[in-house]
Amino acid sequence: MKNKAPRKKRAAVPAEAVAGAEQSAPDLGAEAHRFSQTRSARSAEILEDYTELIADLMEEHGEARITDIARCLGVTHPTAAKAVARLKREGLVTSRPYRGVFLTEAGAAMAERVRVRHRIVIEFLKAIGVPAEIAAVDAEGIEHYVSDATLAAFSDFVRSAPEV
Amino acid sequence: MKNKAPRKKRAAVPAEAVAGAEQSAPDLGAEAHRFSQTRSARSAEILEDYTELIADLMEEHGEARITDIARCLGVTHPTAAKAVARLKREGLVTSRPYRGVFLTEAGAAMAERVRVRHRIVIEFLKAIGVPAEIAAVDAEGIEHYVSDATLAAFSDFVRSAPEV
DNA sequence: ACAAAGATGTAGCCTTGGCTTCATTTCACT
DNA sequence: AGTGAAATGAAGCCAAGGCTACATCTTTGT
Ligand SMILES: [Mn+2]
Ligand SMILES: [Mn+2]
Ligand SMILES: [Mn+2]
Ligand SMILES: [Mn+2]
Repeated sequence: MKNKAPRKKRAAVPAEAVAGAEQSAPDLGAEAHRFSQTRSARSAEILEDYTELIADLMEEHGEARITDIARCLGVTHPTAAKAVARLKREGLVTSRPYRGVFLTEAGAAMAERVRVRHRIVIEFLKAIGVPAEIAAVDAEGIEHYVSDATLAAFSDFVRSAPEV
Repeated sequence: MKNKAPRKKRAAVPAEAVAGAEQSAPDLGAEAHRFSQTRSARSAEILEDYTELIADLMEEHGEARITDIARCLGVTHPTAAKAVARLKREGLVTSRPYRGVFLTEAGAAMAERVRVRHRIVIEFLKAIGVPAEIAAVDAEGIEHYVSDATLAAFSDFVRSAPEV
């Protein structure tokens, strides 16, 4: 006796229902497309946090050291070092052995974009009544998943509702 | 000639400045704590999406098949199968070879929480003026990073601002 | 009944992001 | 100038989440 469970007809989800199937291309369905977008945002998340943090450290202390980066992020130094190696490979930072980490133009540009986003998200959360400490935590995650349209909506809201 | 770069004093970031250092415990600084929280949210992200999707498929078609899950998420079936194995390990679903996937009580509970959050985030984004399709994409990522406090703020906002 | 097609499983590869442990380099201070 | 502590690097482990390729089971239809 094995596998006696009743089995409905196959193709419970007709391919066409889920696949937008409008034209050519790999054409994932709308559903799948949504998740794909989120996945790619997720893979950029760490790069964004690092560039932002490096910019902050440079501004505050004139340099960004692996140890400081690691401490700020709450990870061990080898983890930070490995991430920096990836940033380097992707052309976002430069570094030489035993010296600090420096943003390239591309890295600085990313940092600036991320900082703006971060600020807007935090201000927005506070504006709708989220306590500052909680807003700080939530913004750290949310910031990587807001599209330009959503960011604009956030920013408009903050401007139009100065006080509560 | 090597490593001639000027080097500032060490301890650019005095440990106390970054470590909350109020009491005992591993006591990461506030900064580090923020990122830790986000990291743990990130690791739950996939579990949440799977349980939610499984619940949706069961509701719509009476069953959740690996293939359908994979297609909806836009991943290959081995990827979905591996994720289901993890869900199983974590006690969120059950499954038998060549049969579908079923939520356990814990899984169903998670799915329900996630669905509520998803709905609120989407309604909220639309309420502040984000176009529906964009809101759908952004919500897919944001939903995993909203605390209860933020969710409450979102929900309050939607209730108090029915039309625009 | 059976064969083709579709669904599922299995194995194995890659990258990322964590970690520990140990070696090496630099720096600050005596 | 010398030395000990701190910072950095390097090696290697693990889990997660992607993938491809191939094997096996189930269903559907003839
Ligand atoms: Mn962040
Ligand atoms: Mn940030
Ligand atoms: Mn999601
Ligand atoms: Mn969702």
